Amino acid sequence: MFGERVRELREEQGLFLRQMAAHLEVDTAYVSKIETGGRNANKEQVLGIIDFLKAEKSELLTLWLADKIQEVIQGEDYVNEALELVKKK
Amino acid sequence: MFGERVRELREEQGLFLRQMAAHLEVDTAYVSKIETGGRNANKEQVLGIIDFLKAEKSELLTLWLADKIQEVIQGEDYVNEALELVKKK
DNA sequence: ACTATATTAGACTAAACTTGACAAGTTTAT
DNA sequence: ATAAACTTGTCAAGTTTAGTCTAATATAGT
Repeated sequence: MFGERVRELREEQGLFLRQMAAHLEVDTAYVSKIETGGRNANKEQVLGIIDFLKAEKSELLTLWLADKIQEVIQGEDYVNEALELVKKK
Repeated sequence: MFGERVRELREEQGLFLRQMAAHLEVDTAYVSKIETGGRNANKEQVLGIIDFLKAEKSELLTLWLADKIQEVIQGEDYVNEALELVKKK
């Protein structure tokens, strides 16, 4: 979810992984993995990406967090119940 | 959440940590930590606890999963948005 | 107060997982 | 065909986690 959207935004603006990688000060391969879902960006990197893409903070942070939640509920039972419960709190 | 409820259920039945630990084949100290929230039970252990306490599968699994979700959203922004999004999917 | 049993906190360690780089390979566009 | 963009696999170093051990604290009965 997060990675796909980042790619969309990046390509819309004709920017290269190489450039984004430089901005984040990591390897190009690494940024590629973030976009394709093979790695999770940490929060600092997410903020760097938002900055680099001049994207909506709320959009990308929401997607990023949603991915992390997905990861923990992945394949579990009682997901709806748990989500309800969490929202209540 | 999960741990507290386990403790309640265990004490209602007059059972000891020692016994639960034996049932799960782990150290007593470890089970204590699970109940007080200092450690996370893995799924196998949760099932063992449910079995030991003759508890409702749905109740404890829901609480356990809710705790894990809590942990990832802990201190983040856009939690509601992310939860919404996840629920939709 | 003394003893016994239950629970907790801390330190520790082996194993599991993660991070990020590098090198080699593939795709795309010209 | 070649250059640039991207992807994939693998690895060393670093970090986290799981669970044990020991020692401390609490609780209850005598």
